[in-house]
Amino acid sequence: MSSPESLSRQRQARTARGAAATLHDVAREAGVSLATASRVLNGSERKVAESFRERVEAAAKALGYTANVSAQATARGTSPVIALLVADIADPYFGLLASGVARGADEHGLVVTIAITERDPDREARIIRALRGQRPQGLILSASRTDDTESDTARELADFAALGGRIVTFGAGGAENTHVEIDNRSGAEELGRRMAGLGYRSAIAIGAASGVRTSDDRLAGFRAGFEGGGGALGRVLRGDFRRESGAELMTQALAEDIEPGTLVFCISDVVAIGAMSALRAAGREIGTDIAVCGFDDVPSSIDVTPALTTVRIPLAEVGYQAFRATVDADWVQPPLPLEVIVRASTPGLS
Amino acid sequence: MSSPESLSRQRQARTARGAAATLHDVAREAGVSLATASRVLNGSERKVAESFRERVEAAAKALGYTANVSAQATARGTSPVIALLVADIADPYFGLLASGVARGADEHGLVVTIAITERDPDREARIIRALRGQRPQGLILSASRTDDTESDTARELADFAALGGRIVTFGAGGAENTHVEIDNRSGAEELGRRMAGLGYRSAIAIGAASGVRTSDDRLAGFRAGFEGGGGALGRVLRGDFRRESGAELMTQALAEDIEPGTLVFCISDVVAIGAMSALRAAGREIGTDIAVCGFDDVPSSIDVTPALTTVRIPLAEVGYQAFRATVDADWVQPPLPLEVIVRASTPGLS
DNA sequence: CGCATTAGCGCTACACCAGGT
DNA sequence: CACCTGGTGTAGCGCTAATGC
Repeated sequence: MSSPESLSRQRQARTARGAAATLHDVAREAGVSLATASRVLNGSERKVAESFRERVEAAAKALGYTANVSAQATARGTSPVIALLVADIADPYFGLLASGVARGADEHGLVVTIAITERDPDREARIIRALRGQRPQGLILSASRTDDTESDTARELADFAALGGRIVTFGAGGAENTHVEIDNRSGAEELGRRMAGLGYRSAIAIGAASGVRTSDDRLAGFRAGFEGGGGALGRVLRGDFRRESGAELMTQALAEDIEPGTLVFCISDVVAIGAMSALRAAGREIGTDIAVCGFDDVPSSIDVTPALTTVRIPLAEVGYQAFRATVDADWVQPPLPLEVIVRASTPGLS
Repeated sequence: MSSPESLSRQRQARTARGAAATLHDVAREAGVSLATASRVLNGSERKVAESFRERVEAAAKALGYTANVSAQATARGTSPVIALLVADIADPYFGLLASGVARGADEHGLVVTIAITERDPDREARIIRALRGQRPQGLILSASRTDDTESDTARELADFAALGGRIVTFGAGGAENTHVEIDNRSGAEELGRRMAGLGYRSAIAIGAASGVRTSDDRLAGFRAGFEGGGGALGRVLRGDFRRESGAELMTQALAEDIEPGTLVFCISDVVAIGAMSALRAAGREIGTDIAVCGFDDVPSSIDVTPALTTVRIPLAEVGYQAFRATVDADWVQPPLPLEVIVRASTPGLS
């Protein structure tokens, strides 16, 4: 149809590069119009006669046609991506969450793009801004969030929301955001209660910086439960959510001497595992001497020795629900029950 | 400027939805042409007078403009995404790898989209096909690969490559693919040698299905090193790369009785950790009774008790290099040394 | 009714041109 | 008058969806 010299330079370049068949090519090959080809391959409602449909499908197969998602996105004004922002994808907490998100996305034929904040607020704000360029249908944000509404992140989120994208966060629900509620506070409270019930009377805690929502909730919950049960929560050490933080803070606490029979509550399993390594290094026996408990129930909590007492969060399910929340306007959160799991790291005081 | 009725219906819809400012808006606001605005905000080589540049930047900021990536991608004919295909993002091996990829992508201003194969070959092929639609600059493939060149996956990869995208795999280098070489074979050989040097004379192995490249290499390397050092590798049990596989196979092996002093080589730490849990459940003592070693040096290998002897792979660096390979045509692989790390799970036979 | 025609989507990159050497 | 430099105009990119026939 089109003479060679009518090919634009741009198209020639692309052709040289590898020649993805375009819808145009398919339509020509099938001898139908662009619109018809579009309708049978990507389009929807309107029906096309069987004979045409077959011809188009055959042509598409013959040419190895795959629709260009970017072009569809510009034409449709909406792109089939959902963005996931996590602090650290190598952390099992986020890995599990991400797997749930990915499963949901796959079911809906959406693509998930992932970005890492490395727990740096500036980076976080910058990334959200960059992500805006993709015009994703939704943004799932599971980095370290504080209640601060004056942060750069909060501003970027507002801009993002103004653009029409849905934002899903965990716990902290801002004005524009849907949020998936993980009942950290109650879970921790139940854990505290159970630990008190096991006979522990004295505890210290290893948390993240004050103002970090998840940490604050867990700490407050634990305190309420543990003290309600007759225990006393002493020092609260503050670091972050990394294993090293747990190890360092524990070492530090150990330097000031900790009595046998003390319970160490860590805001996450990863932190608890770090603390355990410090205890081991210091020659203390975990369990009988110093008890440790964590939060999340990441897979390795069952593989450390002694196995770690913790609160199970159905992380993959949480991720899946977060995904649902981004695509479904009338999504309502199903119950996401947390469950205290007592293991050998808190054998109890008899 | 433009009268209301000149707005297309499509644009009206978008506007109602949330009105992302377009380049057009910015240009009008700044009183410059579209081309000039494009050059200062996203464009390239050609320079723009300072006064114009300032006006455009001010307008962009005032309107909260962010370039529409999809539109840029269609216009440029190339999209700034690299796709990462892993078996299971919740597995620490892939998590670490992904973090390296993400770091590289971030440095280059690229987006990484992630997809999960769940170790299902059909899924894998389907996903690669879907990913094609995004026209990513590169595809990093770290799912379970066999040497099979007749698989659906191989066919999809060929189609993908024909389109001009770079493909990076690990270990198995196909015709079209760049690959990042992880010297599993040598690493395992060295491990085998060291274990023999520790006095072990009898070992069993827990691997994945025959034909899975990574597993085969590690198994063969270990056999060579261990037998070369005077040991004898007995049964080789076959499952997959999951923790449960290690646990099941170990339980199975235990049922047939295993002598004290036997070494269990597992193709990955995750599998080894599964095996350890089975050993513990069976009341066997790990280390002094039955020794265990793994491969990868995932973070938890240091947190299990006894700590796991393994071969360290610089996983994040491997991911980073894989990224480099996708974007840089003359990338050459730097050395990625593996290192045997002997820990308490193989105390040695005296 | 069932197809073809075509005007966009937001952006880039070419072609072109005004004014100063 | 060639030749810069630094603007503007506009034809695409591949696709969708409203309208025409």
